[in-house]
Amino acid sequence: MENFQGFLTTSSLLGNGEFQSGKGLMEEMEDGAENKTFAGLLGAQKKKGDHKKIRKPRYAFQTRSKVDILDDGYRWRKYGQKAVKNNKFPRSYYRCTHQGCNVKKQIQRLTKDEGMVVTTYEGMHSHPIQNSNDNFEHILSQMQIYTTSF
DNA sequence: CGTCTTTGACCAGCGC
DNA sequence: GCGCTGGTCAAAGACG
Repeated sequence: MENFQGFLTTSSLLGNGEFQSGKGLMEEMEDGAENKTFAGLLGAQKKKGDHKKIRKPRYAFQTRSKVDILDDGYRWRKYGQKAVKNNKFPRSYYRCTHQGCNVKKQIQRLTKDEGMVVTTYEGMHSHPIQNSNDNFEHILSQMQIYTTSF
């Protein structure tokens, strides 16, 4: 989880105060009781005959942001986009382009709050951040958009 | 020229 | 067994 620190740092910068820390972010979704919004929709895991519960570690982030593309420092490649029934906004599927790093992430916007963006991470990064200070400027621009909107 | 986005099709799991 | 739904693939285009 230490690899998430990079993202967390960024998120702290982005969402200092906006970050919704209601009932624990980055919680492992095993029993989708309250997280029906996520677990109920994404709970369809494939387990062929294996009685073992192969629960993939998933981490859901709820962030208030105008932009759904929160650059956490990794390179993401979009590989799909689907519309969900509960949400009128489509959900975007991203994947880390690093070799051997099969970290997936999906971004979904809530119908209730247009400014609410749910980012669900799946897997952990096993490589350093590719980004440098160059792209940090981009993050800064996002922050500015953020501040402006407020 | 290389990389990434877009978009429809395809596939697998689940409910009925 | 069939149809629906969520998740992924892959070809083509856009963009620097």
